Amino acid sequence: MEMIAFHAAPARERQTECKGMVKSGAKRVTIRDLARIAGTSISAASFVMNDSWERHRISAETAQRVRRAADELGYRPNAKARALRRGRSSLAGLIVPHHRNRFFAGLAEHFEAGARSRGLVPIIGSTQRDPTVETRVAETLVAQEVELLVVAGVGDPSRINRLCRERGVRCVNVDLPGPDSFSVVTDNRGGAFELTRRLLRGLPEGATVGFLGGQADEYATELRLDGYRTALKESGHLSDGSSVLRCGYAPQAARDALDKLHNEAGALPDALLVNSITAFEGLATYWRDHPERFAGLRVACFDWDPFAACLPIDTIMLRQDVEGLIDRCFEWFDTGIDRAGEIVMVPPQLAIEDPATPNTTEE
Amino acid sequence: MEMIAFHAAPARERQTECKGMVKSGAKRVTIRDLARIAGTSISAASFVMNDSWERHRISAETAQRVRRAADELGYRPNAKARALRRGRSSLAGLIVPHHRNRFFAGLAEHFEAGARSRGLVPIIGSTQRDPTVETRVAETLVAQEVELLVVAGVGDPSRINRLCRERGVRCVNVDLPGPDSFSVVTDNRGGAFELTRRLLRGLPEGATVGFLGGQADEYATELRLDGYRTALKESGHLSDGSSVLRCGYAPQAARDALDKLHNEAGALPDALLVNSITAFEGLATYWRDHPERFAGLRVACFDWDPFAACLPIDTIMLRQDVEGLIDRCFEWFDTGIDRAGEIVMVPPQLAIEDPATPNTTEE
DNA sequence: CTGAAAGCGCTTACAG
DNA sequence: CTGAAAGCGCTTACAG
Repeated sequence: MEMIAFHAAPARERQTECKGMVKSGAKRVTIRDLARIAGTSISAASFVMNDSWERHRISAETAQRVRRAADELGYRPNAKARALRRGRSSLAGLIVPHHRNRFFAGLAEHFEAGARSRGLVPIIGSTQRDPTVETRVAETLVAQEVELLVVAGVGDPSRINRLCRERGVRCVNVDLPGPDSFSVVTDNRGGAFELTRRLLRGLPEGATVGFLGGQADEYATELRLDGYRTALKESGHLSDGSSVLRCGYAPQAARDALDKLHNEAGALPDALLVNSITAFEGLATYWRDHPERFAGLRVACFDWDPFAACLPIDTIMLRQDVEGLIDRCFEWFDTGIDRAGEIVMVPPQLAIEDPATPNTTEE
Repeated sequence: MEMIAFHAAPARERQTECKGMVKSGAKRVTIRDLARIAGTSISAASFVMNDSWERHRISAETAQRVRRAADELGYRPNAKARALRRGRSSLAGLIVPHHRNRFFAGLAEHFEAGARSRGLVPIIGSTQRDPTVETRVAETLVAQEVELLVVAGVGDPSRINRLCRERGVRCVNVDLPGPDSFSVVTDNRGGAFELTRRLLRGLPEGATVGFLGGQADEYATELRLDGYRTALKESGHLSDGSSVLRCGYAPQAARDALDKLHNEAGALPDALLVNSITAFEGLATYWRDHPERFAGLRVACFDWDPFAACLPIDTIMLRQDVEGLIDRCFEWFDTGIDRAGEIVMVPPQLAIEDPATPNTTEE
């Protein structure tokens, strides 16, 4: 795929005169102004703005005056000052590698919803799976004094977990268990086991089944591999180490691994368990360029994407329960209990083709 | 597509005893502690932490002591207090409808990089295209006193623009021009024109070309429609209003619109310009279920997705220049000039198939 | 019922 | 070279 810039457009559609530097001051409206205009004390104004005026027995008439003045002035409390004073930031952080697949995008969107429903402002940081960025993002979020930090898809969660512990930030890991933090995980072993079992249905004795993607020694990958091997063993297949390709998460790496496997063995295996949607992306482009090599190949993928599900490759996909994963994180947060080292498991779901209910997502 | 939960997994893998409530206090380390341990004044400690100690002629030895103490204590400045004092939040906000397509995910990721490289903490809010959420997210970001707000994919940017103006927040719109804000836009007309021209190549006289997706009266949609119509006219095709289907952004709606068109006309048009990747998602599932209806159909899409690009549908895709769009936003921010009402245009790129450079994205 | 005051954790002119 | 002090904009016991 080559990108060609084509249309040398005029740089500007409309040109208005330069309006000069923005006045950054803009005379910020503070609670002091609000009190002055409303003719009340600052505390009264504060009580009204925080809806605690009844508890403080402010008269309804005073409250009314304050609200009217606030409307008039366009007054909005300064979130930082409030956070500083109260010792709570009302911020909730999420760390993900990136946004560009359905799993992490789904985590992000559901996280935002959960945070907002609790009156927290969601802050999402993506790290590109770069350890330097991971550290930097974590430190930034901690410096913002987030009240909750959800960590997904980082290389080394334990450093982040310790940082949080030091600073009193409540931290939960998604699919990254560790001793210093509570964790919510997908049922990786069970999911891979089930996918592999379905892959084997109807395959002849002695059929070969490969495993593509993921990182050796990584929590999720190893469990999925275990599920895959267990299913093979159970059905009498010999697990074949040579077709376990833990090539990482890059599409290109998965593509290269497939090509190498094909060239060495003379053919692709009869079936393939793909460990991530990014590896599946490499497989998809490989299929596009060499469809003949996929004749009869059955594929299962430990992740889901709506376009991938439309490809004419014989594929079953598994959808991780993004909502469930995030909900468990917030439930843990809500209880206020530490539970370091504990793991809660969320079963994934199989995405089964059914023409009656088309495979779309609402926008 | 039906989701089936399958593996009733045990709820917990490991059970440790409840560790009780987290001590939320955790004795936060402040600059006061730092100064005490280092044996300096608070201001000296502050100067050292802000790397302005040389300007203030703090001795190198003192600076060293402070740094050592900071390490020892794990001291990190409280971002809120600093922001409050300095009158700058070091926060940069981005509003997008969601993360789950490559365009918005790309905007988000590039925005994060740009913000970080300027020492700003990125905060991204997604709105699900819900006006209530749009308002709420904008108000939240403004209450956080973000120094920059980039707005993309909202229904009514002008309310947000005005809110920002009132509060002195610098605001820039992406593909949403308005009088109250500077805007960066894709060359929608030019992109659609070029896509349509390529679509027409080799098509017979009198071939029909449809337009699918987007919202009537919406800025980007109308410009793309204009480019499409101009290209049709130029090549002697009559623009046919009945096959302009501005059915919104939901995949299902696009699918339904296609089906309706097919049933009424007895066939799909010879070619189709698809206005968004979400509409293309509806088309993809429709293709999956009725591939025979796509025989000979040529498709062009005003957006790109790696899996979509692998589908065996005769498709050319356009990739908006996400990096360019975001870069222009930050450049505008950097200059500090208002430029309300001005528009800067960024040309998109065509994604041309080329087997030599496979269509992948790095992970 | 209301107001004056302390203080959250910083930064930064200012005075030594 | 260093320190005491003011103040960012709030909230909240506390005293009237």
